[in-house]
Amino acid sequence: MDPFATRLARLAGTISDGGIASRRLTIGRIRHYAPRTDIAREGEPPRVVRVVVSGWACRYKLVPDGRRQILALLLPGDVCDGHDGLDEMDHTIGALSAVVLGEVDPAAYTAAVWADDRIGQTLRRMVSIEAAIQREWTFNVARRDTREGLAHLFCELYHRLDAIGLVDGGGYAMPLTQIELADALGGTPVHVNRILQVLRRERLLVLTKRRLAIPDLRALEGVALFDPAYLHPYTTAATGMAKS
Amino acid sequence: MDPFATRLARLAGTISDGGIASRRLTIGRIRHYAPRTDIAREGEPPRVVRVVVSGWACRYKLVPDGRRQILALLLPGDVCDGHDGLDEMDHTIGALSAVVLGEVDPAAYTAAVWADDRIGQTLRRMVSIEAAIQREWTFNVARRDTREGLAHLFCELYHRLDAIGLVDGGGYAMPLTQIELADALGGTPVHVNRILQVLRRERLLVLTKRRLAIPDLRALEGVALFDPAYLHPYTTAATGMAKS
DNA sequence: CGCATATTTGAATTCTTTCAATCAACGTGG
DNA sequence: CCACGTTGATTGAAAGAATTCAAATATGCG
Repeated sequence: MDPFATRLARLAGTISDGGIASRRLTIGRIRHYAPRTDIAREGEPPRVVRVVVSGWACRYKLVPDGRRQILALLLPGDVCDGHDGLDEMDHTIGALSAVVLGEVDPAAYTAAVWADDRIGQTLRRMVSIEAAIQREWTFNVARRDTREGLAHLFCELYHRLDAIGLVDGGGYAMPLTQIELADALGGTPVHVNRILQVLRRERLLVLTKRRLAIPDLRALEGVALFDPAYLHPYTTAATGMAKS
Repeated sequence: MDPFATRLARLAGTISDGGIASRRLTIGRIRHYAPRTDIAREGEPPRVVRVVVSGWACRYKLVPDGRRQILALLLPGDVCDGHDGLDEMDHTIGALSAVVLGEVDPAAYTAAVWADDRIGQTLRRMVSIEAAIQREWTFNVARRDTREGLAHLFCELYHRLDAIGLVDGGGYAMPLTQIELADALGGTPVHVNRILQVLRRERLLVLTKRRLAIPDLRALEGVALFDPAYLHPYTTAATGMAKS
């Protein structure tokens, strides 16, 4: 089962049977994107509902003078866009790694929501969780310094990836460059580099070759002021399956 | 008609007849809150759907050491919470000014969504717009300096308030203190104070006695790098009525 | 009038950025 | 297989932006 269906099913609380999702909300066309390419651009009308099947994507905004901010990371199972009736994209969606996307036909999407309210309910919950994450990011860039912010980002990723089975051995594949980390944290690559060294020296993380290991998650959560409550349903519905 | 119904009706595109909203989605109990009091706290389960009838509220987060960040401003017509199936609040909702809230019974809410899909559609759009605003805030605190950020905040408020008829004479009532502005921008009151003086010296705004006047909106939008696209439906559906 | 809250100012400190340059890793073509 | 070009990581030093702390002024409300 694809990650989107998995997440849907888990959020809906029907983990056992393979889920309502796979029966009623099927992914149509599959698309592949190369790293660092745009998937959908600011200003375009959203045409289809897209979900991440594999790889990492992001939402970002750019201003003419070059400043860029990554607003959200889209991991396998996340919904990229659509289903909201807005006229045009207010941000760009880009691939960070090689990305595989599934496209859901809007009509099928709407039909599924109407056919079974659990789907609608679950999608609504998914949107709410993304909103909660967005709020936490706002807090992260606004009120945490770079050390706390980096720590927080890595903790969030740990939990989100754990929920979809992408954590192993206390670590995970982390494809972001330091430039992209800076873009996500609202800082500069140089400073991110320095703070990363601090975190390494403190033995709070081991980051090599696009893989991040967290020796002591509780400790890292401590410096990050991390409270997983804001992505609760994301995580809790998955406990008990996370290590499967 | 109350602001919530007005916004619903406008977003739904049924401005003329008073709207689908007032018929099917009626506000039940009305509640009043004093300035600087909490309306709902982080950790509580959301019980009812609340909409702002008058006054300004906000979403905020607080960490133990005292750092606080205002994540969103809730103006008349905005939905505070609920309708998302999440187990507990991940942030606190507080009144900034004296606030009047309308409570919609969750059952009535759900019933209304099912009775007329235009309502569901419109509420979904409302949620999407709030998400877009949240993303813009993330960008605002991350990539704009305090001068640009303040300018951007005031431009956003101008457009949002204009859409609900709360702008007059090129300005609006702006109840936030400099402390609260700092809390919203991710800065400090001292710095906000100094930058406010810069903006005044540049004649970009006149701020006295909780009222903000913007002599030249285009100029302010220029320094803010403000592009109203991100709250489009919020605004566009209202053009033609804004000055009524 | 007087307390409580909000605004304003100055000066020192701290955190980040900027600019420049070096080093390392990786993939390609010769 | 190695030179070379590109991208990402790392380092140093100086400049800049924002914060902190403290104190003085206003302002508003009872």
